[in-house]
Amino acid sequence: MEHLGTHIKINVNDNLFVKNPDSSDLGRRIVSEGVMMIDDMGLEQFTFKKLANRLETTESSIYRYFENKHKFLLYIISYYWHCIETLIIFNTANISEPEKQLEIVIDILCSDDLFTFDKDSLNMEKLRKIVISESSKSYLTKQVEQENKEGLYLGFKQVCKRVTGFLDKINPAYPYNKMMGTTIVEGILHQTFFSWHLPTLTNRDTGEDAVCIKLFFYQMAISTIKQKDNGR
Amino acid sequence: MEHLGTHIKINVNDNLFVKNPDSSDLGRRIVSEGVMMIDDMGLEQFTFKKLANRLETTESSIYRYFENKHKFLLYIISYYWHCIETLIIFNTANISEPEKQLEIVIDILCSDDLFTFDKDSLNMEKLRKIVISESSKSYLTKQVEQENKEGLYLGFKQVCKRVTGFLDKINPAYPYNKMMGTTIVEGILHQTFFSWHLPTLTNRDTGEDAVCIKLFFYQMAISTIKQKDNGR
DNA sequence: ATCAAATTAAAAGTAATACTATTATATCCT
DNA sequence: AGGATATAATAGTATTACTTTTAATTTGAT
Repeated sequence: MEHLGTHIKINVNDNLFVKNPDSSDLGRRIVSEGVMMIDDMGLEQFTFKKLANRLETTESSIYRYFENKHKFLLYIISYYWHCIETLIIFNTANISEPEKQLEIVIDILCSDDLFTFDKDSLNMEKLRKIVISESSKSYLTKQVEQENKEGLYLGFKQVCKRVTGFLDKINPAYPYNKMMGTTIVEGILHQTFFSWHLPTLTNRDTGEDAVCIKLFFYQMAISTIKQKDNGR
Repeated sequence: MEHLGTHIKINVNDNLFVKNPDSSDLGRRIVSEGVMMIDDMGLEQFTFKKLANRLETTESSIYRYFENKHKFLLYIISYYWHCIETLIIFNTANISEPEKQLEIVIDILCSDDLFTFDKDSLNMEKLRKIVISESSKSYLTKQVEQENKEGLYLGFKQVCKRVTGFLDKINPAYPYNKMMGTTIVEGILHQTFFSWHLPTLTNRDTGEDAVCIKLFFYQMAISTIKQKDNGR
């Protein structure tokens, strides 16, 4: 996976934090250590109290940055998707064939290679593990519609939109490119989770799971949207 | 959707409860009222205390039936999948063409019609809403592998297996039928959730969502697994 | 360099959650 | 009728998810 160096700045929606954690040392430590801890113990076991202890600070200091644990989750997930979108833009920019662009996106979504945006900051491998294991919880809540209005899911939605955009270039006549786009993005996450924890639900190649998941979704997308008469 | 009448008995894994809620009036009321409340207020707001108040009983009486809220969720979701499996078995039994069988399964998974297993008991429409909105949380936890070993996800896994079985009949040579099976089952749930709450992520037909989701997944499955050379 | 403003630390407090435990009463079974 | 089991009533605990207050420290603007 590409290294984009230290010069790329990822901006998430302002509504995701009380005070921008990127504006101070404590803020950045909250985010990076928070990612470690959620990956370690899972979202339900993670608390601001435990994080405060680890950072030798106090709960109330953390509450200065994030309204609550849920917003913290939304923040780091949003950050992840903005990174992914940046990678997509960079890696597909000079490609003319949309099939190739689709392949690159799927490749990015399946990749577990580390890629760094700001030196020493977030551990992207752990962040990806969190996204795979916890991100559904970010919108599976009674407040989805409110949070959607506030733009808290923009990162994810923009990535889905990019995928849908490539599909539209491959076959603008296929009527379900949005559903296909989200099915690819979400499906890759879920199949990856299954390959880790519930392998009887997936097919595994010998060796690396990513290869098989990649191929599956790429062929699925191409076969479906290029098929004459699909979508009636 | 078919009515299977009152004579069908759904059995879930014993590990999902402390005392079988089907064995007493209080137990059945816990389950049926619990379903109502989770649908109303969402899983996070739902507590055994609130349920006890509603039923004019006590928390400790509920703990006699279910170890905790998570196990309660697993129980009702498992119940749902066992119902779905029963419907699949009944409705595909006399069908010879596997394509038609696949269509029927997808139809069942997309249907929001009420179907009743035991009179006056569970509200299946609300249970389906819970499955769509909360079921991912049942396995997105640090204890997945342990709970899987205990058989707590069998209902879901058996439905996936049925779908995969039909795909295998359509094209036994396609190597990713398991992934396709779970992608269909999970994808239908997620796309339905999106159509309800995040509609910019889906395509909507005029009128009913189910029609479009049905068609999308059926065509996707058929196009992909019948395509020569897919899966290398 | 200084003063005000903002930030963090320290400490305490609250309401709710997710349980566990104890005892008493009612019901069911043989 | 006697013993087991189920439920009700009550109380209690540890933890979570915060909020509040005050004091000490840092920062930044003139």
